[in-house]
Amino acid sequence: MTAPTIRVVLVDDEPLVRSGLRAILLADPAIEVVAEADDGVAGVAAAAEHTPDVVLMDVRMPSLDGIAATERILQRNPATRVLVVTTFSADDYVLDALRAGAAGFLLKRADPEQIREAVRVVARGDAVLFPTAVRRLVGDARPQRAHHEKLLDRLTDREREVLRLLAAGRSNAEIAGELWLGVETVKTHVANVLGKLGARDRMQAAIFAYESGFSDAVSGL
Amino acid sequence: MTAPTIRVVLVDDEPLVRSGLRAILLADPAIEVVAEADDGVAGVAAAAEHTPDVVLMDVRMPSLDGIAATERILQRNPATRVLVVTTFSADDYVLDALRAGAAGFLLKRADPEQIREAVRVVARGDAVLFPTAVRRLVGDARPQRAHHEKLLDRLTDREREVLRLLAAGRSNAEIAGELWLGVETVKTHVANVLGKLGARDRMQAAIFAYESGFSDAVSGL
DNA sequence: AACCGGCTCACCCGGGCGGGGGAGCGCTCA
DNA sequence: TGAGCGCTCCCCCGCCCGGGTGAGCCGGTT
Repeated sequence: MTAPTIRVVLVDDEPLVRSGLRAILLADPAIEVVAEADDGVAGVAAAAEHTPDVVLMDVRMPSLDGIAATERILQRNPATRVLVVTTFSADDYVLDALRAGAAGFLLKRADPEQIREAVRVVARGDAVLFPTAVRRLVGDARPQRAHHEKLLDRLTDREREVLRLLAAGRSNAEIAGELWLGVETVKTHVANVLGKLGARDRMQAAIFAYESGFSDAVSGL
Repeated sequence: MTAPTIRVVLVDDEPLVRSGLRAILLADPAIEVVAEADDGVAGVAAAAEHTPDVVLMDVRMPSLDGIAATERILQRNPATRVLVVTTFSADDYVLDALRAGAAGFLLKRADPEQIREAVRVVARGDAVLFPTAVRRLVGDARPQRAHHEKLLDRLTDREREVLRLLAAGRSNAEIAGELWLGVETVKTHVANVLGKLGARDRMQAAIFAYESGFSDAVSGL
């Protein structure tokens, strides 16, 4: 059976971002970019003209922001799936975009394959995508971020597991219970984590986990 | 790097559904079904024994429903991703499942490829899946946030200031230094904050601050 | 065989943290 | 003029946390 191609419209005010997205999506033969727009108004028009399966929509744009544009597109054609593209964490935008009917969120720094997969998921399935990264707050510190990830890489699997629970507010005794370990073992792992991350105490390790995106606030959403 | 196989545990009281899911997942070499269970109790046991990456969990089952089983599984191993399988989508327990920590929802009538894709997506751990039918209910995530804000409102200005520094990883002595206070005063404020937020220790208060959006921005980490 | 790294657990010790009190001060409002 | 509240500071106490050090087990490397 021949899979129908996923028809996509790109809406972003930056040509660089558009061409980047186009190149990434081009790598998947199942995806076809049928139109592009550089602001919200043009995006609504393009969606009306081409009736795409998926719209990749930037949040902040001149003339008409992504939220309002999403609303208008879905008002005209509710079958359209709008993927909101954010540079940083959307935070307050998230709920607004959801209410406007967004099918998911994408970070611009996501891996190409992640982006393609997100498009496929919302196009084919009856699903809404939430990268947990959306809930995280990230400053413009890219190098610092790379540094964070490098430090995280130095952790062993066990240490990462311990860090995950530590950042969830668990005490050493609780971590021991949940991982079926002795408290002393947990203490060793915690000490190693603190040493490798350069954290003074478990609190700073938890903050590190949050800021580097290692820990996400899944509980709320 | 080669992706390790995704280890899956199936929990459903109907053998027909289990064998159907197993057959579908079998088509993906990256997915391996390591165990099956026919009710919640057996599901929790199976999850504890095999520590799978993903658990496909039916909602309504004898002896222990999917929600409670999900809770117990995540309590023991938070790293597990639980995909709740529903016959219909707009049920009330969807929100409960979310609060229990479910990583996503799956409709039994979904396409095989959709099911495999959902497993892959949640296994990677960076996304939460929602059927669009329950998107409306996600708006109800607001009460949770509203609840957070109500608790934050009960804090005095001084307490909020202390919470901000506390969530930045500062010790009581450091907070005292930055606010020109005595350590004992800071301890009092911290104790009040813990009491008002219902937090067990400063770590959980910090997590509260992060998840409620109170601790956005700043923090020179 | 010798070595190394990861995982496990053990003991000692100092310090910060959290809970329990109490107390004085200034402000606002009834 | 009290009552209440917020802010400030104090003491005692128990516990958990973090640092230091050591040790045994196992699997892979040299």
